[in-house]
Amino acid sequence: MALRLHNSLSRRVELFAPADPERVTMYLCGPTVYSYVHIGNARGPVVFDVLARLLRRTCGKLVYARNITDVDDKINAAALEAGVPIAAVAEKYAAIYREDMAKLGVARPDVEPLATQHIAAIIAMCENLIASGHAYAAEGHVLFDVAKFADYGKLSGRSTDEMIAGARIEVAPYKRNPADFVLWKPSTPELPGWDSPWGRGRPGWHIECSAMAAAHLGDTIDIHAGGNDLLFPHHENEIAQSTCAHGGKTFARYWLHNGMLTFDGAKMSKSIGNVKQLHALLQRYPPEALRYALLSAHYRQPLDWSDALIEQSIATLDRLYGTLRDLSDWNVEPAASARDVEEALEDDLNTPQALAALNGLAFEARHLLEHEPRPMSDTAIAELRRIKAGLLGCGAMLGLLQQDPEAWFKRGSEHVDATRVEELIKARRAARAARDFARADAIRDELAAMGVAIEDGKAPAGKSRTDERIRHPQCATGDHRRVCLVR
RNA sequence: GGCCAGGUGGCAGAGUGGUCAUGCAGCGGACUGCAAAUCCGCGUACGCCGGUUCGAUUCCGACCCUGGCCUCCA
Repeated sequence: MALRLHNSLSRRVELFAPADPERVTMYLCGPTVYSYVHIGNARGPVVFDVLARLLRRTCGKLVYARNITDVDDKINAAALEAGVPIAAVAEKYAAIYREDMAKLGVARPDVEPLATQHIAAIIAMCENLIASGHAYAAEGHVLFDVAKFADYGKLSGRSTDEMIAGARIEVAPYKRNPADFVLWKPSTPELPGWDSPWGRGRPGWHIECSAMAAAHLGDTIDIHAGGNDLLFPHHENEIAQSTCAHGGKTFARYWLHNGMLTFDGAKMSKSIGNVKQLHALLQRYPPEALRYALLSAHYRQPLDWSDALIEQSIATLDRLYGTLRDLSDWNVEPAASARDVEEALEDDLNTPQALAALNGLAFEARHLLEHEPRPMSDTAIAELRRIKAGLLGCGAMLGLLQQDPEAWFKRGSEHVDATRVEELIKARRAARAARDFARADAIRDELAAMGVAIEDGKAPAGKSRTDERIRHPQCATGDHRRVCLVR
């Protein structure tokens, strides 16, 4: 393996060498479960799912943790408003999150820690930091003393002076330094809280990740990933807490940051209101198309989300699955390795290039199917089998093309009135026989509006191409017609 | 204001010091039915101005523009 990854710490692409090749560790900042997430929130999970797949293929063992933040001011507010305990809010949205991630083909991480189950570890970490002089307690709060950590600002490239000068937040009076951040804060009686040496309170956001990463992955982890909007202050603070709590040990060796999804040219975010809810999109579009769209740009670049992007992804997948369907006569084992796709992914997860390679394979297959004389030679058949295995193998690396082609084309077909479809197909057939093509086309359009696509087979006479590949799925009742349900 | 990314053909989006991304859309052609699907072919794309070079979209410098972070945020 020669995996190269962009490390935000050095701001360059580096060769990835895990500290222990037999146990690679990766942490991704997960969601705060107070509401539905938007499609932008899915980019990191999807992209780093591809990385996890790659690491699992090439390393001895991967331990991948993605946390769930289940205590937070936003959850508290939502729970207070609904008049339910925070756990009710958190559990509801965590369940939806897991379900939606599964639909996107995101494999469950090995560990999915909850912040509320690590309160003791968080308190211990605070005590540890106070004891070592890196943090202090003040008015029920525990604050990290940034002046005590010389490397503070190293990841984000900021100096503490700048941060003080540029601070836009109101400085709390109990802070020694304006840049000091909260590790623990007091809770009022109506808010959730846990007893601590500093009174009843709750953890600050940043320390949750530090505590959970340490609990499940160790003091030093190989890869820490997240959105680039978390680079400062969240990740900077994680480094400060973890490094100081672990006697100066490196916290994360490689920092990976994905770019933001934009919509109408601006970062998709709830505060602006330009969000597309993942849950809603999943009900409207094939989940795999959303995944394809998320992988269509390099993960560090911004990606502008639009309906056109989704439609384009659907069209491309139609073509890819169409190719696989045309190859369905051959059963093959997915290729263990598809070199050009693997190489693209090893080059800092160049998914656009990997997708290009995938499309290239599909093209090869269609080209052969179109031009090979029939009956096909053994060489040609062997080639097609190789291509199919490659498509399935590459697809597996990207989390694409893993369903049965018929399933892809029949998506949403459960809402279609099959009897009506049969009638229309027969009527269209009659119209074609009578050479009333205007009517035949009108019926095809009507079927298309219902989500049913018809592809006629090729004329059997004369040509080298034959109709041996034509399928007759549920709605088709004969001869040279291929009928499939789409959407 | 500080820090950091980026400006590629109608759109999305890779990449490279000197043939080719890829996808979607479009346009010709084949096949069909004047359709769909598929195949074949097509488009002188790299923000602007200088510099280095035999040669720059790719390297260097200036400029213009866009986005992100600096506050919760994937």
